[in-house]
Amino acid sequence: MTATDTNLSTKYDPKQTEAKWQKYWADKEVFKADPSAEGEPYCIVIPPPNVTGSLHMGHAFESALIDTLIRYHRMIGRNTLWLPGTDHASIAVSTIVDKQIKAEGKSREDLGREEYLKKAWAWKEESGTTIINQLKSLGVSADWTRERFTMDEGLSEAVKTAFVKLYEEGLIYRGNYLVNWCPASLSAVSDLEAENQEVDGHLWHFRYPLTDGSGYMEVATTRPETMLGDTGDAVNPNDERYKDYIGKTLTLPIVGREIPIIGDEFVEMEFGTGCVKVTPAHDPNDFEMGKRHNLPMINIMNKDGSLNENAGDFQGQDRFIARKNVVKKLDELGNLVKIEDYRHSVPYSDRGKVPIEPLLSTQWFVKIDPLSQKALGCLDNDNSPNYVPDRWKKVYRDWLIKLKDWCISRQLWWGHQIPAWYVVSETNNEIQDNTPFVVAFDEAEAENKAKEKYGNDIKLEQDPDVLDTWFSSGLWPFSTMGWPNETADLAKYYPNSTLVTGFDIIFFWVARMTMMAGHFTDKMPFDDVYIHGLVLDEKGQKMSKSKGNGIDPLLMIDKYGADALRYTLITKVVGAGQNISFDYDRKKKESPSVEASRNFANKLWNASRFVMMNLKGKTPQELGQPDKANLESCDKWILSRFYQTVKQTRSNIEKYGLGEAAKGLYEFIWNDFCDWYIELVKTRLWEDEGSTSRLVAQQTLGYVLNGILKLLHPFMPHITEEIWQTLTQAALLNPTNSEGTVQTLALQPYPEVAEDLINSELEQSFSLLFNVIGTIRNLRAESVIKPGEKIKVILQTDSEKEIKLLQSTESYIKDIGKVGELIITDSLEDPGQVTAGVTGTVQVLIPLTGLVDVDALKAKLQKKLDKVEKDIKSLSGRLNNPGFVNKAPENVIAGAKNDLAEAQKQAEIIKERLDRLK
RNA sequence: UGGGCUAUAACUCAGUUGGUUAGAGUGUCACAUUGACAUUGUGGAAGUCGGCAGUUCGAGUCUGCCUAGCCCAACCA
Repeated sequence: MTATDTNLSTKYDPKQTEAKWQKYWADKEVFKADPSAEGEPYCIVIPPPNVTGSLHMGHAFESALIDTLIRYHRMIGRNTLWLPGTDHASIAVSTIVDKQIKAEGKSREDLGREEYLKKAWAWKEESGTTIINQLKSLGVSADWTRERFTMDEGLSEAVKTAFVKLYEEGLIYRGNYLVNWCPASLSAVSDLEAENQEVDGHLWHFRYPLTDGSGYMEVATTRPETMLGDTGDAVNPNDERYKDYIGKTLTLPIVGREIPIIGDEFVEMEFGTGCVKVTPAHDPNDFEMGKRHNLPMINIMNKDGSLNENAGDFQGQDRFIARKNVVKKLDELGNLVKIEDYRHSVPYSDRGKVPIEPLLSTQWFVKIDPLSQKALGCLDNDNSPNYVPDRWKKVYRDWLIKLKDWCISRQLWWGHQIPAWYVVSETNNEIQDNTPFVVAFDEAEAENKAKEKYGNDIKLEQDPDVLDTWFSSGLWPFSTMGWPNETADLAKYYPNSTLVTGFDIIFFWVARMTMMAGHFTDKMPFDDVYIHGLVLDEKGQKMSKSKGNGIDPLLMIDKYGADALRYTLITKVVGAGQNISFDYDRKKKESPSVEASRNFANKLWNASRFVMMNLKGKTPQELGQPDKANLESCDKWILSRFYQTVKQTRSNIEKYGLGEAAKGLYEFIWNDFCDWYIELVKTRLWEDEGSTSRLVAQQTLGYVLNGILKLLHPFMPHITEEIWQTLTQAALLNPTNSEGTVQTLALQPYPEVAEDLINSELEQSFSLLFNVIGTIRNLRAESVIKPGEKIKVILQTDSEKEIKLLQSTESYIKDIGKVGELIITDSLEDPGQVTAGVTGTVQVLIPLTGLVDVDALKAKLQKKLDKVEKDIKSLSGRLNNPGFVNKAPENVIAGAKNDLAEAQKQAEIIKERLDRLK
């Protein structure tokens, strides 16, 4: 294909083009970062998608944002790295693998750890490959040579290093605490993995008899089965009703245990009976109270949610079966007072989809306070990291303040196995709560450590549990760069420039990264945190797997092209952090918005086709830049608009206004360049070969188009590369340039602003011109004059300035307005029968040969007059108001006076026209 | 219950530090189309800016209250 080829399809076909350039970029390693190269670094690491299947629209959105930022910074000369990768997602993938083996009728234990992990890795390979391919089909300019996975060798080393260090510093401890237990996945889960759901439940009221036989205390509960583990009963010490009971004891029904009545201010006197049963082993609040009053903790439950030996007759029953049976029993015993309907929220396990059970168990914890304090310090002292938009800073800060210790152990197999080895030979060759252990980087080191303490004759067993997924993702910004080794990447690209992520994982992830980074690298992991919103479906609802209302990004890419999808997602984001809704016709599987973006791509395609056809085989380089002295006014105008657009685009991107930047480009390309400039320049292109005017038009067209492609490239990388390569013949002429750089638009410098070519006065003149043309078109349409028919037009104005301007653009008006005879005058001779309109103070008159619909014309003029008179009234009212004249700034008053004068002039013109029609 | 976000044309959304005559795209209606593009062009119609009050010479924009929707957190037994 050459630039002279006029046989380019009239339709842009994204499919072939996108695949072609993706391959080109990959083959030439265009996006491979070089830490030793020049340039201030700019680095974004991907928020690693979970290997749980495929990417959804939210990922596409986030990737489009990141890639646009990355491509922009690369083009403005920053040393850029976009590091891709995926996350192992411990619980989520375990759930998937569990399901797989359950379908085969087996259990985790049947398979054994090794076989289980093989299956998990196989799944990871499949899902990871899908995800990476999806990212590639979006055209992201990531450095694939640096692709990472949270469980690959390097990152596993980082995880072990972090764990061992934190342990040695006393920031990791093992202890018996109440944790959120998911009986479905048989693992502890974090607070964040619990999701509250409103359920219709009951509030059961029971009577517990006083041991001395003097009466009863009434308690209420939503979980009757836990009463089997009650070790106390609490009332508020200020509660007059019960004050005197404190210190007495109750006899727990069914169980027969004698439990004390304690006073604790935690108890709300107004709620229920003002009397609370205390079950320290099965409720977080009771756990705290139990600790305060030294109550025993009796665990009545097994890990699978069934009751254990402490539950007496109820042993072996599932918690929900036991609930019914306990109630029944209490009823039989006469201890059931009443059952109330009660709507309350119950924490459900995010992954297991069953109610979470607070359970006492031995787990590993990270002491959070020293870590969160450091992150808080960075935020408060250095505003680091900087949140965009600002309001998320508060959310992040509040979270850091109220953080509790972080339970990091998970009773799963898929993940980073905890680097702790138990000296099981000390406790009958099994791991017990009191089994001594050593924490070490690997088994050999563990053995050495253990032998020092327990002698040579020992047996070790590694902790079977794995770490919370977020432990490894907390290290992601630096572990991906090679930490704990001091690599060139780490030196150059860390801290990262920007983290682009959704608000939903500020707690899960962002806060953990800042804490880990603060501790291990002594700085915050990124300068800025750019928070984006969610992609909602066509009804404004969150897309989710369970609702089945997701929209497949690949389907959209297939239908409209990756550029169109990217562009749609980006133009929709206006205020940062705002959710965006994706319009979609579910039946037809079509999206009007993406279609509009596809149309925009096609418009650019055809405009480029037109330009290339008219450059007559020359590239913009060959044609050279236009000589300033020869520029005609419309050339100056489009250049002014172009540089204005460069300025706005750059400034918008710099402040994360990607949507505004994208919209600005759309308007410039479609309205200014296609609708006006190309139209204005057409007749010059039909001129003879030697014509300077023609040459300057060609040069300007080539120059501006080249600039447009660069400006738009970060947003629509494929189509711009395709057109640019055709236009400039860059890769064909010379696959690499003199410095050995690959010829690609992606590595071209982004256009710079040329302030001296921005001319706002000229732009104003052109807007008058466009208004005049608009009025002519309007009058033609209303008078049913055929669009092609050349007509006579009289433009009348008293303003000398306007006359000059109109004269200078006479040929444009004739061309575009399809005007045969154009008279520009300041005199008001009666032209006979005309149709007329007004723009500013320019009167537009079109003499009519046929019949004029006088009534229609009058009505139209009258309507305009009404509007103008309303304006006059409002403006003069204001100017007559002493308050306004005295207090408003001068320029505002001057503006109002000006507007009033113009409106009065308009009114005068319209009135005169109306008079003539009488 | 607390916090946050949102409310502007039929739909999706813009609207800078208050400056008065509120914009765009989609849709809709009319007309057009043989020298880039029907994935197009030109033109038209369409809005008491959620409600009430306040500040101000002036409020879509600032303040308060209210209403509706969404999100987060706590929701206590």
